[in-house]
Amino acid sequence: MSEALGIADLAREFDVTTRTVRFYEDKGLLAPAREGQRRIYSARDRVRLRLIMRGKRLGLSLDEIASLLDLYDVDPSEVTQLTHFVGVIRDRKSVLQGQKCDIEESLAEMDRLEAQCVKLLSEKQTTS
DNA sequence: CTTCTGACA
DNA sequence: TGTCAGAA
Repeated sequence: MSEALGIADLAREFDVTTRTVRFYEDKGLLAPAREGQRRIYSARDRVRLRLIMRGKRLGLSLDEIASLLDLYDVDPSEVTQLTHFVGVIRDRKSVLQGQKCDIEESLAEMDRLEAQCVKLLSEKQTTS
């Protein structure tokens, strides 16, 4: 009858420290109920933390996750939420595409430099 | 012993 | 995000 989850339980459940849980709260991502000073986490808070973790895995910023979470409450139809999410995903994909492009350029240049160095090296060895 | 807030050699 | 302090 006293299944009120404390911050330690929640932290353990998601493999994060209690500091992290409070940090997310400061950022506005979580708003647990209070029993005096103690934070009490409901099933709904756990769902939110689950979404936060997923967002982190996708590389979203805490601000992006926060706006997503806000929409989740404000819009029951979830239309606004999903629309926004699509936008966030596109932005994320855009930066990833950009980084991929940069990496490919670096790799290509390094291939050229490597070949050049190896060639120079072989010349010096055959000459001396 | 656990949680809370605030601060940072 | 870690960590440490002082209080509850």
